[in-house]
Amino acid sequence: MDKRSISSSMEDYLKTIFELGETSVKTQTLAEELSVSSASVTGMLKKLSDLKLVHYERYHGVSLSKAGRLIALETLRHHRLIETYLTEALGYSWHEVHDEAEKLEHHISEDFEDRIAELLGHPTYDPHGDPIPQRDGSVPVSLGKPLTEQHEQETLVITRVKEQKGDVLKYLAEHQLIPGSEITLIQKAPFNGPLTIKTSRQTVALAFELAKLIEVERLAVLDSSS
Amino acid sequence: MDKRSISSSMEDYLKTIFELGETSVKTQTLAEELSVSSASVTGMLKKLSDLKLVHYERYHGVSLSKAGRLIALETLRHHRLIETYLTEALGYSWHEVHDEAEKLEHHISEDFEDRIAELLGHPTYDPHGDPIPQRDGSVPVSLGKPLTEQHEQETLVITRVKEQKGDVLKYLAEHQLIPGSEITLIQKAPFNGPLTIKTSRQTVALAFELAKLIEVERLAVLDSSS
DNA sequence: TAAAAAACTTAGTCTTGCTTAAAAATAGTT
DNA sequence: AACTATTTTTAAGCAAGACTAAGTTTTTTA
Ligand SMILES: [Mn+2]
Ligand SMILES: [Mn+2]
Ligand SMILES: [Mn+2]
Ligand SMILES: [Mn+2]
Repeated sequence: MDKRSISSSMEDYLKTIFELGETSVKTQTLAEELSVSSASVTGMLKKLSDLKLVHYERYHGVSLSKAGRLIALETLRHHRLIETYLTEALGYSWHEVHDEAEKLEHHISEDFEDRIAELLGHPTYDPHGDPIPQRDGSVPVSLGKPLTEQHEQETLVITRVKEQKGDVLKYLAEHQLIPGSEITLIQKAPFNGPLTIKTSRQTVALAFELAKLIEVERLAVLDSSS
Repeated sequence: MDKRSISSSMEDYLKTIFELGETSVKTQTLAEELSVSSASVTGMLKKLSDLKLVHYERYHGVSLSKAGRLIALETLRHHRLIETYLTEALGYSWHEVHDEAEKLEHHISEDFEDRIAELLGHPTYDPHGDPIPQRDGSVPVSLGKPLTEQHEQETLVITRVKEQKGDVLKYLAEHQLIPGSEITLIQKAPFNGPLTIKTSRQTVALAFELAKLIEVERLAVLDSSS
């Protein structure tokens, strides 16, 4: 319960479990995501379990407890608010914010959090379209669906880009593939092949795996609701 | 030499040695300032000495090496830029910034440092009047002298308040005793007794020890130089 | 100047978070 | 169902940075 006894490391574990897990998360998956050994993960899971922050059954994966979920959301809120702030207030590009936020998320005070949230007008989405958990623990909904699930010839708006790597994000931004951009899906090659997309400026081909990370909404839906 | 191998703890030790020491700093002084045991200090000094960041002679105190001084200045620059930024950009009061800066100073990137410095117009003093070390390692001069060394009836401008404690700073601010304020030294009680000061709004009595932490310049000097 | 006091260092532990290597459990395959 | 491959856990240990208790060195004082 005492927030002050949660280390940066624990926060990263809880946040990562949240991000990975609709359902229960496997040791190895966590290990890869956090770049530590499986043995390290097992050790940390035991500790988090003792603190009642996760439900952990040996050999069968983890999931977050109520208390653990709150800490995960709090950390994620810090991360995404910081990303938004760095972009809006300090002129960072969206591909530069992740690493800075990954460190700062553990070290800002609640006061700092409140101040930048206020200054940004209590934003609900970060520069990548990721929902920013709110102070009450609620998480804004994401209505978008992966670009790979859309039909050809559809005109779409990008709502979210689920990618962290700076170089990929930089590439996408150079081609206007950022939240808010309007695009048309020209062609989907069969057998999970590349997708051809028309942006306001040009036509781009995207690998299936990358396109899967881009979430979009149908333009018509947006228009009728506004 | 490799900045990446310097821990937060080391940065705090180096910064504190810099702040305490014109000359060599004693183990116990450091221990008190950092709120750790003397044994911990000895242990860390040995490590810093191995890394050539300090000159350390057993039983005879430490001082910074060239390399150690650079790290101390870098950390202090972070600290004071952050304090300034929190005040100017996020609306913090000057008594709230220290604790936040104490943590963040170790976790911001050089890019972040540059961006806030730029945004603030490359400031030379922080909200307390402390000089902000510059990127090239130079430190702006402080011309002020302690209030306790001034003559009665002198009209003065506060240039610096060398106090960290939030409650004291809050009190001082409530009485306009902040850098930039014009004051008159009405009376100095003998035997290091309290000082009576007139501000723009009222007359205040300050304990000698507190007044010693307030640095001022003579108003005439300021006028002639402007 | 020698004893007492104060300051400092050494020695031995603890905690946190990580590692590798070995053992155990689960999952997959014939 | 038994054997093998994979995953996970246990065991042992390292590095930081802190602590307490005990031993040294320096400083003070009588
Ligand atoms: Mn992190
Ligand atoms: Mn994001
Ligand atoms: Mn610090
Ligand atoms: Mn300051």
